[in-house]
Amino acid sequence: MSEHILDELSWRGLIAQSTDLDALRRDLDAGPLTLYAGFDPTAPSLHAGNLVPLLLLRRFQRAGHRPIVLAGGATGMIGDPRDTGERTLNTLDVVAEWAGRIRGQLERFVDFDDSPTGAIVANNLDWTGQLPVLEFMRDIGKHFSINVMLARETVKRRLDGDGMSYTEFSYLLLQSHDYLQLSRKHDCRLQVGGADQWGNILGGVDLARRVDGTSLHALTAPLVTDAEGRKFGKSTGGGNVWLDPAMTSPYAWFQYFVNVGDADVLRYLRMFTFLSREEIDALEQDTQERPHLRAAQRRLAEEFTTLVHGERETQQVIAASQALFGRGELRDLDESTLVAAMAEAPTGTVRLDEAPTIVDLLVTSGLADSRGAARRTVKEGGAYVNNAKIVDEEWHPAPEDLLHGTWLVLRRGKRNTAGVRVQR
RNA sequence: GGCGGGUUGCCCGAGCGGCCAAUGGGAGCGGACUGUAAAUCCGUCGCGAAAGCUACAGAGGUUCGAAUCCUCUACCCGCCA
Repeated sequence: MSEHILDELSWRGLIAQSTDLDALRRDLDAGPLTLYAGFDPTAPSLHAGNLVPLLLLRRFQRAGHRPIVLAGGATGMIGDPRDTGERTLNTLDVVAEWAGRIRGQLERFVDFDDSPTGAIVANNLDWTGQLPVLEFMRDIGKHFSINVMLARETVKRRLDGDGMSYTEFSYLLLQSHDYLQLSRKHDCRLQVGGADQWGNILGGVDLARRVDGTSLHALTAPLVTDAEGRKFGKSTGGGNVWLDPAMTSPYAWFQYFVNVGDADVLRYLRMFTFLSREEIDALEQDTQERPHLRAAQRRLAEEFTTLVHGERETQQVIAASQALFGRGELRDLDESTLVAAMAEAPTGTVRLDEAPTIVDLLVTSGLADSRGAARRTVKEGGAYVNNAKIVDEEWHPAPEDLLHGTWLVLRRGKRNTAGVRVQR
């Protein structure tokens, strides 16, 4: 008998808040339990942070339960209130488009089959889109106390700040309604999510108890932050790390996780991988005894990239990373490895007869935002071509600088690399 | 509907009609140190080689000259009805 799912979630640090855990354990032991997590289309792609609840679904499915992945086609049109202020409403077309993309991403993380644990995909627009407003207000709204809603942390903060529209204020009702619907349609008995969803989930628990007299469970995972308190998956430039390879390349994704700090890496391994306790303990020891090897970071990046982008892509990214960070003699790389590496990193194309300078190269490769920034980089001593530092702004490549007659490997600073294809 | 307040660079936030491309902080970026880590220190941070150009919600106006004054528009906030 393997470890109980709840015990596993516990040592992985994935339980922040929950309703009665003993009752949940009993229900889980009684047979396949149906659970869900919702994902609102607030962007064209899921980001790294979304993977916490998504992987929770996957863990439960592996433990013999049935996950429902919910795309928030309806809730995404309203917007969950956040502390920073009122959201701008997206058009129906945009929300629908994003919901479709996100749904496609969601489907990759759970298994579909005819068994009792086969996953279900749902979209809350299906039961909310045509819902008559009067019916909604009478049947659902009546069960919500404004007093309680006003006491919620997010609402309080918003009222102290820029205020909040009725639209966002009513978000809680929609999500609560979702849980009620799923409990009716699919006998869904557990909703999981990030800790910030606790209030929304409880709303559904309360609603179902009042309306149907059913007892539902709620379970949240901690909001993942790094040792500095920054939100997980927010990185360089403040932007998100996205699942969509067109928005965050697999190479960039891999690099992001290779660069995780020691203080965070073990926690991430527990939360984001399916490695066993023993494997993680061994990596912990490595980190303590041989921190410079960064074994835990490498493993995290490898596992996580495989999970999201697949085995094949991951091998290519690893090869590229080794080639580009090797600091070795790039001329020794065989052409196919080099070309593969270049394909993973940002690239640009120039013509040799136009005598592009180092400044031109930095800009066309995308390593610098402007010529001014590129010149600054050279001045600051952060520009490299084929791992050799370039200090002259007027430097331009000679035919013998081209690797395999075609390529230049550019680097800005220690870890930003790009390739330039040179046409002669 | 009435009255009042607000809208500044990635974010927060200062800004006297000329000395404002715009104080300060954060983020970011480069360097040193290291381990493609953290912390720390140093530098940098609209575009342009430069002349100069584009910028302070949008559109007009006053002025030799406006982010700073006036008018209108949009959006946000507060109080009153």
